[in-house]
Amino acid sequence: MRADARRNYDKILATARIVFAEKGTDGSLDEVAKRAGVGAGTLYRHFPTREALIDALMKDWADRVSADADAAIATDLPARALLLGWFGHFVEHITLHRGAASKICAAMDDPSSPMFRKCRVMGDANRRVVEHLGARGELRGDVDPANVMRLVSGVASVADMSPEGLDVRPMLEVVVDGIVRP
Amino acid sequence: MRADARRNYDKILATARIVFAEKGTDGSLDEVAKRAGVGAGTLYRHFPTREALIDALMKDWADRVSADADAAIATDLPARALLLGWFGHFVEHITLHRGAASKICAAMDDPSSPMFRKCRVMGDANRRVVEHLGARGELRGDVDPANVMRLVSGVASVADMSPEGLDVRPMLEVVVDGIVRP
DNA sequence: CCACAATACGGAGACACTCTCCGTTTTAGC
DNA sequence: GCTAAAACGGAGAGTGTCTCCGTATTGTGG
Repeated sequence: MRADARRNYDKILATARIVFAEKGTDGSLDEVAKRAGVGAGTLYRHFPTREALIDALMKDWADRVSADADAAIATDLPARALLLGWFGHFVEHITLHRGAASKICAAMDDPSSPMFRKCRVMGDANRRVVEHLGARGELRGDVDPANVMRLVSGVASVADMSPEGLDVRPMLEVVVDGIVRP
Repeated sequence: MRADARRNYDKILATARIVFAEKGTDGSLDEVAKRAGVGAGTLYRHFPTREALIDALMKDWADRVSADADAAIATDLPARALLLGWFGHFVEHITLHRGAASKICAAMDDPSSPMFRKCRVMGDANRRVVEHLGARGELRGDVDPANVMRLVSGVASVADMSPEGLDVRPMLEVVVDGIVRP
């Protein structure tokens, strides 16, 4: 990668972070380009779609989620507390930028999305947690990790759409209670 | 209302139903106008915002949801079956048009939305069901109807975003299990 | 160190969508 | 029928996405 290309790439990413924080992930890409001091062409060459840009913004996001999952497993807490912590982190991560949660939800089932791969990493992380607890016999018999992930993503989406910081904890508690063996 | 106004109003609504079914609720409003054979001005005079149009499309939606709630209560089924049925209907209703679920989620907390009033009707319907079962002592002690509605709306959003007909039943089962007394 | 291919830049402009404004047409009551 | 009020429609301004290609920058082999 040429020096000027790298420079612009980084500048665009940094600016996108700011603009998306201000106006959500639907903010104008032209504005990102303008504020980054590059032409629209440059932005679109580096990031052909909005999704590609969001994906780049979340470069190590999937890895952080994955690490959180392993940390949760390592705590060896009882299922309920462990899941509450894990789901809480999960929601926090995917609602980092307003509007991101629903984009992630959509990418989960869309192999053509640049985020699809990261969603798989996230899905695997969730599966590890769920199966760990399943192996310990603390969950109901018929828990499908994929559905759990969808459900928690749904909670994240709702939280993302409600005007200000909605407390997701009570919703996560319901989900957790629906999963752990009574 | 003048005859020509009424005619156009109905024509726009009918066309919107078609266009939204084809392209989701984000379809072009100009296309709706064009295909309805009216000018853009006419469309925007009748429906100042996209939300107003969607809201009009769902004219008696809130009433149907409300009726479903009362029907569910009348069945006198055990809590689990009753809630599964009610939630299922609920999700079906708000995912009638692709993209509608998330608009409804957003409207739930936005008093300035034309859909806000209908969301309240829907929220009341849900509260009736939840409190009915609560009174029968079949639910956990700390169930907040508002959060239940958010949660189920989240399920609907996720279903709406996933490419094709995702089976929401397993997710609803988790929610129900998280609500009914174990 | 410099020439020159390869690479990247940038912004004008085509296209799409939203929404308004106002001259023209339609309606309904008298 | 006449006329005032109501409604129409589409041109056009504003905004955003995305492409194309003439111009500028880079780094490498001589």
